[in-house]
Amino acid sequence: MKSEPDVFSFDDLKKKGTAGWDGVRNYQARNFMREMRVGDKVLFYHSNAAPAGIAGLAEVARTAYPDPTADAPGWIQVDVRFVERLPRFLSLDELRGVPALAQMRLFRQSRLSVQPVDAAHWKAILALAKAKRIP
DNA sequence: GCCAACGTTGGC
DNA sequence: GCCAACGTTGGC
Repeated sequence: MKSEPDVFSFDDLKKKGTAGWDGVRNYQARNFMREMRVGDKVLFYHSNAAPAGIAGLAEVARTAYPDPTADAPGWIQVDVRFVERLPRFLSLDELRGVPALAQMRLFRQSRLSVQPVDAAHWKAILALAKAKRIP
């Protein structure tokens, strides 16, 4: 799930504990949120940031319910709970260079703010976060 | 701040 | 249903 850190950062989620993921106004992203279940793990991605990348882990705390910030019905949000910071920040630039992640939606649908992560990609990302960056 | 990519809107 | 215009997103 992507958020602009200037608006709502991973640190903000850490402070708040749990937050409503409001403001999604894209049908595809909305449909993915609808499928989320409590306990589903989430990669918290900082978009429109320098650098952009994955900051940490969160999880779904509440399934889809109406987004009160929407001016039309039909838009929904889920609640997301802080889980943990990754051992290190994974920049988009670094992610791009990992062959195991080449097929990630993130690169092909760069504007989609909520997207599923394949189990294999998930594993590779967590392993990467624990590993030292290869210079 | 710029610009490319892409989603949405609206005229036909 | 097509497509041009337009608005937004997101990387840099």
